Amino acid sequence: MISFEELQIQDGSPMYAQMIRYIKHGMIAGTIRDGDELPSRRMLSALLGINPNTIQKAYRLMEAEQLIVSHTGAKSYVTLDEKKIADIRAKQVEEDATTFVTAMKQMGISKKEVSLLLEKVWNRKGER
Amino acid sequence: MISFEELQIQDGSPMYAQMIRYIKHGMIAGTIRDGDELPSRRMLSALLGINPNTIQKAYRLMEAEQLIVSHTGAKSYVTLDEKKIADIRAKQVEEDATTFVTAMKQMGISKKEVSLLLEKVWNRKGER
Amino acid sequence: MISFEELQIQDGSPMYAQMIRYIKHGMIAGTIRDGDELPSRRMLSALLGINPNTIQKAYRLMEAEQLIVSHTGAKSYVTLDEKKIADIRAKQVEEDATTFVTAMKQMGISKKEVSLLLEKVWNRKGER
Amino acid sequence: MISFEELQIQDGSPMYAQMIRYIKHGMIAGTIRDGDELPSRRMLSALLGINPNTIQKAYRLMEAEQLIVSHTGAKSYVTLDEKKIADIRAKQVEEDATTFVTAMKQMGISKKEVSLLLEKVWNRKGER
DNA sequence: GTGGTCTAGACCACG
DNA sequence: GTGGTCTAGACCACT
Repeated sequence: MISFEELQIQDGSPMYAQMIRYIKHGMIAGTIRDGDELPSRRMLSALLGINPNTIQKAYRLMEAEQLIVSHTGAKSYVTLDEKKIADIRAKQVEEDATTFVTAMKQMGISKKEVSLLLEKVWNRKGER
Repeated sequence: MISFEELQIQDGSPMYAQMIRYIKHGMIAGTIRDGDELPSRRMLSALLGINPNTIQKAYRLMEAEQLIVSHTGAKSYVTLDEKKIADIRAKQVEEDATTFVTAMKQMGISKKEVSLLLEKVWNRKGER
Repeated sequence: MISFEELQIQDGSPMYAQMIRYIKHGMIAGTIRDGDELPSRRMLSALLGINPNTIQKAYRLMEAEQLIVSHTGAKSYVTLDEKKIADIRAKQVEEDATTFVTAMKQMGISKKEVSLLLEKVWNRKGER
Repeated sequence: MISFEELQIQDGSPMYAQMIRYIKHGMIAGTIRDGDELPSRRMLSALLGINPNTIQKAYRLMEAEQLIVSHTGAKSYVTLDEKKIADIRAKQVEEDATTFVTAMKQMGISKKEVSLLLEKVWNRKGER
């Protein structure tokens, strides 16, 4: 069963989007795996203090992306395979990196400066 | 006169925000300088095919940030000094880097992998 | 004994409804006859991987329609006569045809086109 | 502007699904065309006596299918090209026909009988 | 108990 | 005015 303990709404983007992002990151990191059971809407709703409909929306969107399956009256499950994970990961990572690099370039920041910057920021939040 | 030719709507963020980001990046890169003249709202509106109110909003916000000055009936001008530029730059860069690093860490991607990734993406879009 | 081998979940309609439809079609086609024995609920459940309650519901509804009879602790049997079959058949056929024709008309498809279409689809799945 | 006058909820399927089906049929029939403007959620809501959220859901799903486009603050528009229409039509028609033929075959009804049946049903509801 | 639909209505962001 | 998000809560169908 997936735990949502670390999920905490922060930025301005919609909560359902943050939930999806959170799940996707877990899938990429390998903490969420194929066949995992998702908490029911009601349970999550109570747990996170979020309206069931909002949860429902997130689940529906993930189902549309074929990341999870759910059938009326039965629990919802994660449905992943190697390819799907690789796809998500590649897309997500690619997107993030491109956005970052584009921004840096637009500001006229050198590759070297970026390296130093990342080194600094990375360490500040705890080594991995 | 600032040119907006390279501005093209892409991500899902609001257009006025994209406009401001674009201008800020130019200021940091030095392509937009103190005293530069801004295109009139209605010209930009026609040029970019964006609602005049949206342009107006972007200008108003930049005015609030004291990046530009505009007087009713007259043109708008960029108003910058060394300190202001440094401030914007520091804030912007810091923010971008933190966002990027946080995302990478959430996905369990190593510092080394990030380096390789950036190297690849950076070169793909032309060296600086 | 009725075989459920060909039954495979497809459309979005509930499983119990699909089961009933399948049985009815068999009755009309004559492959399911008066007095035939139905598999036990638990056998079917295991065989089809469907929740026993769902099977139970289908059986209950068919019993209500007087298509089958079942006594506690005993097997269930099909109970049909000429009239019942004719009734089911007329109703079912009528309904299917009306649904189909209505859809075709809404899409502005001509009677001729429908004929050609049916000819094609009919042959694709083996002549009868 | 698309008119929803003829739309009237009937069968048991969800209203948002019926709305989508209605629109799709219009697209296939050619009464709804590329560039057509869709009524706003609020207007349709008032017009049909349906909750705005339900309309919203239908619109969102159609946007996901890339049948319409909508941007915050602006109206929604139909976005179609020849290929998309052909795809929808083919898929829809194919599906309906296959369902119908499969049902007929399962009931052991001959091709000839089906022809007669369709002839009868088609004429009953007004010639086209 | 679980998912799915729908209503009623508020609030925000955008154009 | 328009789309988008969210809450609160009811009701139904399915397992």
